[in-house]
Amino acid sequence: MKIASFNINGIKARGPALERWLDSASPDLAVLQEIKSTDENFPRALIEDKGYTLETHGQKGFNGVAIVSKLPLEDVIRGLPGDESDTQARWIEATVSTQKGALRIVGLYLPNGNPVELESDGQPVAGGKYAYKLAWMARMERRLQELLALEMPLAVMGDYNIIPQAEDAARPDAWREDALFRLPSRKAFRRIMALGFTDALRACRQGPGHYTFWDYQAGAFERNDGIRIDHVLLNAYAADLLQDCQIDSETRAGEKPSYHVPIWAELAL
DNA sequence: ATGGTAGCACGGCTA
Repeated sequence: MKIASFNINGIKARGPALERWLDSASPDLAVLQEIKSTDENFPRALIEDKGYTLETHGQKGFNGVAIVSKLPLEDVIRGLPGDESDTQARWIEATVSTQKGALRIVGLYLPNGNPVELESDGQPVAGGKYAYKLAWMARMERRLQELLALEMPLAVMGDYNIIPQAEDAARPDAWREDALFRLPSRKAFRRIMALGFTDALRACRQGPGHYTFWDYQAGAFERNDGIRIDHVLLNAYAADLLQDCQIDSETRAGEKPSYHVPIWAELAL
């Protein structure tokens, strides 16, 4: 089973590019981020006419996540549990099954966190974007503990807005104080990894230079001035099934590309 | 320090 993640940055603008990628990569399942659409306005036919089923968790204008799948999606959960007051659409879960077994999938769009606003004592300003990012990651950690307790293969993938290590940025010094790379962000990510996850792309593609995002500005892609912020995390049951993975960098050179590119992993399932 | 680009939606926020 080929599972993938793609931050499409707007379904209304990305229809043709998304179709080209679905046709060429033919993932069995893909989680999408930044659909920037309500559920009602999502152009479902674009997906369903290819034989994919679709589950969306959208909102107007910003954020929004979805799952497209060739297999039926069961037990769908919309929204990261643990805070009823959070209205941002950044999390969706589902289960897919084959003859070989079942897989729980999480698709996530982790908060960016910029601008970083700090009190004089260095603590994030309450109510600010950076405080929201860290609180969201703590809530995510609690939800993942619940999912790990299911003792079944689990893939948690999406746009994490986290540069895990210096080798995951072309110019790490430019990101030192950024919400994507500053120490508290990386610590929160390491806490999640320490629950027992494998970073699939790092396992398959070791070493520097493997990026998933290039800014639209200043010719970042042409200069390969990128960062690796989209990730596929696998629990131990899923990591045992990992056969291959890749970053589909060529989509960034296509017509009207997203600023992110798709990533995928092949599981023996 | 600024401005560089893009999406949604048509003003200003988000990235």
